[in-house]
Amino acid sequence: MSRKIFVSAKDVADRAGVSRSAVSRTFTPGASVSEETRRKVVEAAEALGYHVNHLARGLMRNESGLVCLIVSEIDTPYRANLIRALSRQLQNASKIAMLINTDRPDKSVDDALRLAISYRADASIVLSGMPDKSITDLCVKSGQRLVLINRDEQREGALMINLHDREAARRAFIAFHRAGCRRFAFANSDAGTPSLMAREEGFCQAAREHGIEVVVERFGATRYQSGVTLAQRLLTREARPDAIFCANDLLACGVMDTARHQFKLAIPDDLCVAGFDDIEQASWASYQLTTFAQPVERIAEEAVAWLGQPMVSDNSSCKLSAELIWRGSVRGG
Amino acid sequence: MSRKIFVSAKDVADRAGVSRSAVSRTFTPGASVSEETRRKVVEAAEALGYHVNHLARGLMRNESGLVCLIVSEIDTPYRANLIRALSRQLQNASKIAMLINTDRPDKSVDDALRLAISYRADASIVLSGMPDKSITDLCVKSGQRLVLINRDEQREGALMINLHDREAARRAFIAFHRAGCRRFAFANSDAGTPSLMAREEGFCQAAREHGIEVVVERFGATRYQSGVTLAQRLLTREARPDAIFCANDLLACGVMDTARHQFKLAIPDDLCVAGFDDIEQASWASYQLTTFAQPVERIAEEAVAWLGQPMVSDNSSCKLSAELIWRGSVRGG
DNA sequence: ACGTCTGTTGCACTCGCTTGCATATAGGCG
DNA sequence: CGCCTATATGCAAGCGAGTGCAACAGACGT
Repeated sequence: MSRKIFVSAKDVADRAGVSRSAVSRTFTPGASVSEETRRKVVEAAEALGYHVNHLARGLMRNESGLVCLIVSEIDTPYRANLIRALSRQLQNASKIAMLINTDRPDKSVDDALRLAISYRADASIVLSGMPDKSITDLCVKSGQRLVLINRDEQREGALMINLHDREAARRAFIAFHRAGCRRFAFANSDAGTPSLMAREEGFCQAAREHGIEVVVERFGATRYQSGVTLAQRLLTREARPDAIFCANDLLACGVMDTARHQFKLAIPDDLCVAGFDDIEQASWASYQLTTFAQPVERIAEEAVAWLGQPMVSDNSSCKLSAELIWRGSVRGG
Repeated sequence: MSRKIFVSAKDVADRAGVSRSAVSRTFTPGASVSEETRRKVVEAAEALGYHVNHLARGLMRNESGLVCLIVSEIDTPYRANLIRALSRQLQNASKIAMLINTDRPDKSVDDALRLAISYRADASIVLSGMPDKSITDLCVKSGQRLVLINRDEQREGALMINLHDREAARRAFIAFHRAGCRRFAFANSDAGTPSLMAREEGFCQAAREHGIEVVVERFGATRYQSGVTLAQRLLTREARPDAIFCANDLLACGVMDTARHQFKLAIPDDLCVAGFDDIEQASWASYQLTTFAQPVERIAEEAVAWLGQPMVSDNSSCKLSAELIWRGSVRGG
């Protein structure tokens, strides 16, 4: 335990020949300080390398400036993207992101929220998993804001941000149908996340309305490797699908690579593929994946804007649309 | 500003019928509390939903438990990976990661470190950019630990973690040479980061020792799109290279896609490509990229371990090797 | 019974900062 | 010149926790 020696407001006050309050006021926007005093304080602060202690300030103001990002699989393109957008926008709102990794099952989302409470975070943004009701209630009761992204369960006092997954999936079906596809498949992970299930249901529903049955396969996490397995299962079927809608782009990449390299299929001639998220790789020349873009910046914007608004007791919700990005993995367009 | 109502140690003390100190001691490992008192306190805390206020604790102990991660381009696979590893290992050491995004040039690394000081972060880990000496000195003087990853400039009291970039690049050359390549190129970004330059120099140096000159092209950021441009420049040269070593995998992906789709070259038959980082995409079937793996977990491990050790005044350094991962983008192997 | 030692407990001070309140100073006006 | 108002400043009381110190209780040895 090294002894940290930070310079405090008292040190600055002594050097500037003013009271501690004057220093405090100098660094509090809107407080009443004369130009002369402010100058002296700033000068002394500069010389001493003084920085307001946000811990102490947070203690007094009951507002830490910390916002908790609760997320697993940070290294996944879509997640990383969202984290970047959120951290940037939070910084613009002079808040700062605390990152809590919930990859390990024992470090659950509940623990993460407990930690958020311990640090008196102004808000928590949940990108992965679903916390227990008892703990979210405690958060809200403590006055902490709660944002759930693509989580879909109701929570008192929280903001839920969701996409029109069903509608997007419906549009995907129509695109495939127009492209002349006949045998449809949906490649999903077995995670059972609400948004993933909504995409599946929307796709199947739309097909059913056209009197068409969809082959659904579910396996593993929403990652490339699962896409490989899913493709192997789907493409060895007797009636080989000629259209696969994947629950997300990572799966789609795995499906495409497997279709091409293992099954020697041409895309989009032998097989049409579409995905969801519009991760960077979707635009790479090897994939040219038709997909639905998550409005990452909009999501972050909505979340941060809501944090700035006064608290309301009932739960708010925000539904955004995913834009269809046409690329070469589906015929026509 | 909503009124937050957190339950404090006083509330717990009242309910448990003990003094506030007793509550404090119950949650301080190693403090002297009787079994009976502890039981009463824990019970009351549970009932009230009490959580120690880490802000206040940090204020007293002068140790916030916060570690600042300073990084730009979080959405890049290698960075995202490193952040995941770091945040996980920090959590294991019961520290918590504050994420500071330095994408915007006006929010520079210096500002980020200032913020770290304000929050009395126990340490800062710099993954991007290079802070000014005056500010790192202030950090160290304040007792804050400083870790620089792949940054290569000396800073008093900081830990520098670097890779044997030169040696890796040398091995890349040898691999190409053994594969029978004749015309060598190096595709770099124009960022001029020390580690990128070290790779370039190592590669060129090794070639020179074999009496071979390397064509070096530098452009843009270390991203896919730059790889596309670099490939276009390199592959339209009169003496078209038959081996390209890319400063990182993202560039390599761009180079490979462009070589294949735009120039109709077969890899590795017409062109050998190697990269650096071993991002997930490198193992995808479309790329099968031979590359050097950054020991991400090791880096995180070293950083976190160093934070646990007592402070020493001079700067420590840690050099790790990047393992060569053989895949299909280079002949032989 | 007395002294001593060990283990618990509470008081009160401290960390660095914000802020309500009282006071001091300057400026404007009749 | 006196009065009122507006702005500036300092004092001191917190915010929620950790911890040295002294008081105290109980166990033990002689």
